[in-house]
Amino acid sequence: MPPAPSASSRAHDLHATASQRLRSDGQRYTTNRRALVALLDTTDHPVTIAEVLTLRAGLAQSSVYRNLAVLEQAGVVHRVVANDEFTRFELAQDLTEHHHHLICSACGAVADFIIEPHLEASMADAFAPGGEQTGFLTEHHRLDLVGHCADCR
Amino acid sequence: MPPAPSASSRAHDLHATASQRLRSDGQRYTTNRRALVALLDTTDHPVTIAEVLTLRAGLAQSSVYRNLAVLEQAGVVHRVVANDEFTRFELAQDLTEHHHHLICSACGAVADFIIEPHLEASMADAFAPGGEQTGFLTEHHRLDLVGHCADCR
DNA sequence: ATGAGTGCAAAGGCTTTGCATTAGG
DNA sequence: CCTAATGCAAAGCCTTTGCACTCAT
Repeated sequence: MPPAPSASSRAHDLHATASQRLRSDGQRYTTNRRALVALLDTTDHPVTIAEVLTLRAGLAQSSVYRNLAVLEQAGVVHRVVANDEFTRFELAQDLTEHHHHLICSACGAVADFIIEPHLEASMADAFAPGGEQTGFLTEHHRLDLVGHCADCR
Repeated sequence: MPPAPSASSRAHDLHATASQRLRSDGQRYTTNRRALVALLDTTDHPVTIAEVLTLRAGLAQSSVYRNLAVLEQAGVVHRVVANDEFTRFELAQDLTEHHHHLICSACGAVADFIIEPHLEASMADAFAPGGEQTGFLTEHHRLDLVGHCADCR
């Protein structure tokens, strides 16, 4: 495995990639969209719309919804569905690192975590064929652990 | 592994268990609640509220929401979060068979499926310790495959 | 100049709640 | 009997949409 890129080079790649994917989708990489991508790059967990509005006061709520939808369509961000009523967003996993989620069933908090590579590989092997048997074409898998976070134990 | 129980004995166990869990929670096993459990026992996928109202016309919408919440609290049913805006419910997996979900990213459909026992075991082994490292207490894991169903391929 | 993007406000749609009535134990 | 459960309707809340204005190309 190559060493992790530095923060600055990763940020450069990130915005360059985001811009490119939006262009391919006929969309512009505007100031607001860049701000959203930059924000998602700073967090270690998927963020809710409310968090976005708090962390980046000044963004219009409707623009946040619309831009996250555009970014999702372009494959830059990914919609995360947890246990509560709030939709969360994170950077697409091919822009970060493939990971999974710890979901607190008490407070709804979501944190990222990574599993051992060999288990990840086992799952990758097992799932594609499993899906095909039923006429289902697998795009990706979603593995979450549901339990209680440190604050709610 | 013991042979699967017959449908009738399983139904008996199911309702007896449901009743018992509700009692433990200070709740009654009413006609409507029994109807919900019976309905969930007939499906091979988690059902939305809309499906419940269609399949069991006559149940009041608010009662369905309230009773599913009560049944969830008592550990009889389980809330399933997929990719769309609809909440789905299924029987708790200790009343059925541990399984996973195929989620169609196009139409939102959810189907049940089962993975190989050895992989299931690998995951069970890997997850509990992985969670503890971060102060997270794992209750259960959630593994879904997201892709396109036969109708949407 | 010209269409995409933005912000504000209003509308939508799933879900929850209030309250009077009914039924379970 | 007496409390919990039910049904209907209204309210809540996250999310989406309409529309006029602004900005980038």
